[in-house]
Amino acid sequence: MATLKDIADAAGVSIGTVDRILHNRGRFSAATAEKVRRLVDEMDYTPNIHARGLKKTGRRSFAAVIPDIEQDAGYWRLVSAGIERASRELASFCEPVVTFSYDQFSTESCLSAIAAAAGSGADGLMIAPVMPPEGIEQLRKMDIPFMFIDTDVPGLEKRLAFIGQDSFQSGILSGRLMKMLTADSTEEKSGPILILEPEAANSHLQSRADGFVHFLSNNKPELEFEYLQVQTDTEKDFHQSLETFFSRKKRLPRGIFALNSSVYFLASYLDPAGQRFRDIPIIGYDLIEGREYYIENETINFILTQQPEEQAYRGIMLLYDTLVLNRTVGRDITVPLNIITKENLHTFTAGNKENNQEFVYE
Amino acid sequence: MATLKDIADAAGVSIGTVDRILHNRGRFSAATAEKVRRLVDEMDYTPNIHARGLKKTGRRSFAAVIPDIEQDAGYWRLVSAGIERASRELASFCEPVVTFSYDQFSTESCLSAIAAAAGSGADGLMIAPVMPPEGIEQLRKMDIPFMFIDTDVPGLEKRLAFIGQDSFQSGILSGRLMKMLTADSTEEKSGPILILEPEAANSHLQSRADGFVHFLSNNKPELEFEYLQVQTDTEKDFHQSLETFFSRKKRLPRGIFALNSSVYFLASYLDPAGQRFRDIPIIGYDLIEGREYYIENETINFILTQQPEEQAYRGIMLLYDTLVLNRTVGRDITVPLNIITKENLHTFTAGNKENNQEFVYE
DNA sequence: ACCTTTTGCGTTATCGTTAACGCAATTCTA
DNA sequence: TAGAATTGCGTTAACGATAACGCAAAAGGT
Repeated sequence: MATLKDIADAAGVSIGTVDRILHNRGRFSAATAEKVRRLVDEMDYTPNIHARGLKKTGRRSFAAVIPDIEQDAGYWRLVSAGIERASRELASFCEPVVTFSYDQFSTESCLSAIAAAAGSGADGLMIAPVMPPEGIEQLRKMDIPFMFIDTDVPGLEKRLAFIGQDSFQSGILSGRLMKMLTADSTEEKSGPILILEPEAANSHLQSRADGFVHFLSNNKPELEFEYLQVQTDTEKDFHQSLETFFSRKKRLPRGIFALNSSVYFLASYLDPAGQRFRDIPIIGYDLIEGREYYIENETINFILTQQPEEQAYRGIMLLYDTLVLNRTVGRDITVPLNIITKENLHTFTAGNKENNQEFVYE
Repeated sequence: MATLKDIADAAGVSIGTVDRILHNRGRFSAATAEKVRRLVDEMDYTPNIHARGLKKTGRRSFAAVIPDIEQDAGYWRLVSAGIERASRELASFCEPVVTFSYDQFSTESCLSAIAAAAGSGADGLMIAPVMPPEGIEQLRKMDIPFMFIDTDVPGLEKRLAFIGQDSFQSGILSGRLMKMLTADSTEEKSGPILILEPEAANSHLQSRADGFVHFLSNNKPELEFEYLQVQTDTEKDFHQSLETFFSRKKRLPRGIFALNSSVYFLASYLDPAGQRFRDIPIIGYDLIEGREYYIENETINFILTQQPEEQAYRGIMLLYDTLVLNRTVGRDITVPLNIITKENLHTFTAGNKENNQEFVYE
């Protein structure tokens, strides 16, 4: 590998000059610059990441802004785990990542968390914004760079990237799976497809629902849909919402689509009820630790997920790559939409063990 | 973050001593050792990965042993791409990874490729072994560490890890999907499930078939199975095999399961034929660049994949982590079994853009 | 013509870890 | 007990990139 010194020798100048040229910090002649840049190209020079990282050790710090860890049935706990993992891995060369959490049902809370994070001295922010348009102005005024996970806010100058999923498309995918699950027309099942809408659903969840309905109305027009607003604050509230609903209904739904991880609350309601709800196809979102049981016993047929742990991990790593190592990062990563069912469940949960890396000395 | 110097100061010794103790390379007293180790624990010392990497720059080299890049309809090309990506990323601190390829239908060829790789001066090997039991002895005698991808050979002293999928389980998953795809019993479809077996199928592919049949005979006992041996050397040979088969048959198969990426050859045979083969559910393996068309137009209903590019990338990185950075790595990573269908296809292919990272200078 | 900037470049200390080297003090050997 | 070997430790030069600093020579200003 060519080093700065190799380039310098080849160009007949010192490493200081080469460095100044590559970083464009003045004090060099156009002629030398041209020669150096040509040599950098020819000799295929790539900065040594370790040398760069070493020099910049311990000077940067990042902060994350996400909803409260208890909200969304544990979804944000996974995000938090990803942040933790990245933080540990970067421990040698960054301050620990500080997380600012907020109440996802309050725009004000979100904005003040962002303000707090921005004022914390961090060099970069990872934000999961549940952000109505009015909030944008505050972001526009911020002077530190940030990236978004989960939900995007495009068109901001300091925005580095977005890592998230295509919500509408994920709804479409759910629709496809639901079509398959309801293909069995031997039994007489005529109920509607039930869509469980968390209260205060964000545009995200709305897109999922839209994609779902869009696919099915095009591909299985005979289906009817019914929306049910549910309380997702606690498991008990959620069960209450369902109890009310099912006690009024004579017809069982033909299938149920839960827009987020509240699908596990649904499962914990239906599963103990036994025979009555057996065979209702259920599709929902997110793999929550400790809730795998309901996938294993097929109460839940399909879970879709964007691997939030991984997503958050990569968000922090992106900040590091961009701000510390000065890599340019391809913007707007669309994360894979994973389909999880009983048979591949364990390949998504067991894999986490791989990260139990420890340093050894020799 | 605590550094070696912090530990040394706290212990009242020099960094040289601390280093010798942590690396266990003699010349220290038991008392000092105990004190230092206690302090390392207390002060939560973690070696700075960049400093370590910098010091060890450019000394290690790795080699990969995989089947010929043209075999398996492009599968190994993906593996190769993953190796390349890792190699690029490690360029600052390792020699470029050298790949030794072999003919997957010849054990001898495989063993001699391994021998060549082992003799190439590499410090570690990543091997994709298509390896009958007799070959194992040669591996046992090797004196450099190695890891396996794709297929495992357990019980060897120098074996560092295995990264691959659970083949049987992936067959089970295929079975589940096939059950769903054949749930629609309105039309009279009574043909058997056709399983396409590549000639010289390894134990890997056999397990997939076994899992598939296992699931379906338990969960849909009325299904019949029919195995068809196919030539997978070239697309033309493959089409020939199919032509012979279909010209003899009056009944169309109820579904087709291809054990590997030859599913695309199947698709290129069936798709132009138009109406006749429409609506036969097809499940196969691996996402091959340039062949996505057949998933998009739903000739192929489901593709399963273990993301071979990612798998190979992580294999090389594992060698680096283990042998250069002295991290211990959790053994035997089971990679996620991804289910790909028209609706999430693009999230698996577009994601590669994210890796177009380039260095910038300031 | 003299003084001040600016330009163009080289030199150097630094980041934390590694491992070779050196040097006493102690222990062992003949 | 002299000489050799071993033990316990400190010192130091890398690894490559970065950026502060210094210093000539050239350009600009009066």
